[in-house]
Amino acid sequence: MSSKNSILTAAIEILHSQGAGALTVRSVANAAGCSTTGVYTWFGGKNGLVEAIFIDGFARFGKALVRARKKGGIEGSPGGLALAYRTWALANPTHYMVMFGRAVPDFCPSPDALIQARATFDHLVESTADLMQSSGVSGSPLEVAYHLWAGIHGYVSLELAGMDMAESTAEQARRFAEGMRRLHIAWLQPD
Amino acid sequence: MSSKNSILTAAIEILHSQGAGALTVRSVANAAGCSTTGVYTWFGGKNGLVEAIFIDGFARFGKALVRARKKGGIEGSPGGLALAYRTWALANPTHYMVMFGRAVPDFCPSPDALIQARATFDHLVESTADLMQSSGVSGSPLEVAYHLWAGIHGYVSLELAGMDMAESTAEQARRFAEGMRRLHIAWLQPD
DNA sequence: TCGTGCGCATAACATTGTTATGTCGACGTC
DNA sequence: GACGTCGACATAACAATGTTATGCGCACGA
Repeated sequence: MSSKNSILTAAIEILHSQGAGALTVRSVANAAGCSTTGVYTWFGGKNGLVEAIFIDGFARFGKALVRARKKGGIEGSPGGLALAYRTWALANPTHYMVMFGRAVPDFCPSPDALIQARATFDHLVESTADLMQSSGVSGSPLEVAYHLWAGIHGYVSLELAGMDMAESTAEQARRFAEGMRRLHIAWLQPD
Repeated sequence: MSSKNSILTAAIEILHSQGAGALTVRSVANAAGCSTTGVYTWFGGKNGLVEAIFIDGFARFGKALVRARKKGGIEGSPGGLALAYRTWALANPTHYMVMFGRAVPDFCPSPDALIQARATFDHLVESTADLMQSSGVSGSPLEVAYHLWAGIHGYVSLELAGMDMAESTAEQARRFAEGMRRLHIAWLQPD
């Protein structure tokens, strides 16, 4: 494994196990078995490292969605995709917050990073396009997929912020499922 | 104005004008015209200050929603409330991110702060209950309001994260309005 | 009058991101 | 083979940050 990869994996491991606050150049370098300079030679600084984490997060996230989609059946449907979305986010809350919640101060993804991030969105667009066609729904798949994305992200983001207000996780899961059901009806119902 | 208030207002001013990254104990103390110790005597540390910002944010946010609701007519409807919601969030992005997005590392709102935050949600619940009654929709206003909240927050949060993918702000506003329209139909349509 | 305690400033501390400096080794050139 | 170049890297320093120790002054009650 190259130095660059070992640094990135160490950084992600720290982010997952200890949170964004513990993500320091020194701790990453230490975990990767190199000096702090390594972070600067390979990533240009902490911002570059966080951007790599940002991009890598979307890549992993996208893979999880693709996996769910390839399974077909219920798991491949938009509802299944939404479930996979929430599952990944709840399993990787700190990573999700770096991607969507500005968890690292002064970090702003570059335009290039944002483009790569939005590519993840394509999986949702494709799945939406499939369903629109098979259901005979007209309109722009990109537009509809964005609305679905916003809906899913709303529940997940609120939950990660501690605003779920549910008595149990099961209750919250049920609420999410009900939200997805209505979202599906609202946007993927034949005209 | 007491020292406590001057520190808090200075902190909020810095948060709004320079972002969460510039929110340092020293800069706040300097702007408030006191020493860094003042932050510790009145707030117990940076975490306490951020928690005060968190709570104050929800108070201001709630007031903006109440103002919109009191106007009645379109602005008082859930659609108008959603509009006021988005308007406030876009006008106070850094504050919104402290409230919902973990913009300050290692800050986690206390249970008490979360309770106060959730109180803001009551405005949405009341407005929803009104509309459910007048429309003859059955069910739990709290439950329905949560779904509406998740929907609204999804669009706003995604937009603040730079994931809007719209060519213009007008386009994004139109998309938001369309989302609100469908959300209204999905949850506030008579049975 | 004198203690007591609170608000506050000064100054120090460890930790952070960052940069300057030097070293070592690989690689190409003569 | 000798030598220069350049890139990866460590060490050590720098400024900025959150935090704490120390002490000073003033108000208030005994």
